[in-house]
Amino acid sequence: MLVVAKALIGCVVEHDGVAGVIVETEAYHDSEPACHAFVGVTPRTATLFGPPGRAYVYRSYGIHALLNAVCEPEGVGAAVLIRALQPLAGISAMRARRGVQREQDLCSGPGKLTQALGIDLRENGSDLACGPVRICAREAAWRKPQILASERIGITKAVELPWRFSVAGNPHVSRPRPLAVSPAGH
DNA sequence: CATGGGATTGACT
DNA sequence: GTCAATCCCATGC
Repeated sequence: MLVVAKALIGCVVEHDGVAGVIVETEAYHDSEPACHAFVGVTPRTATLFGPPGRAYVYRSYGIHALLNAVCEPEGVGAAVLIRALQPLAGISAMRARRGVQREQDLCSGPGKLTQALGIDLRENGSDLACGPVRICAREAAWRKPQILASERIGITKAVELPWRFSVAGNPHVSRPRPLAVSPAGH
């Protein structure tokens, strides 16, 4: 799962003709209390315990839809949260949906990028290889991104785990910028 | 059935 | 820096 979180950096997320390159992720696993799957299998977490390669989309704070990629075999509740994208295609559509102009404000947060791509809860459980939301392999220019590991943000439990991964110095990474940072390899 | 708590964002002091 | 918006779902009676 940590390998997937790092491997997704540089991959392309596409929905409805709008796309961006992943520049920030966070990993979650049912063995630690910050993960929704920590409580076991419920109607909400069924997607997390299902087959890998699906989308787990849920509503956060009653307002935002957050996109995850389910990983690990069926029966294990684990996923990678997509936290930020560098806009790649359909940027005018992103601006229209987001209501802001600056490119670095379009997808620099997990709630922002789902709004920019038009992703909502209906995509929960869909196949990321061939569904409405697709994640494709890295492009040549993103073969070896410099990845930093830091602590996850916005959570109250298991805050010490360095399971947030981001592209060093990339302006599309969400706030707050990574603090206690260490290299995470490729 | 009632309650409480978020893997956030944007506006405001 | 503080704070409210808003809804899904897990939990407990």
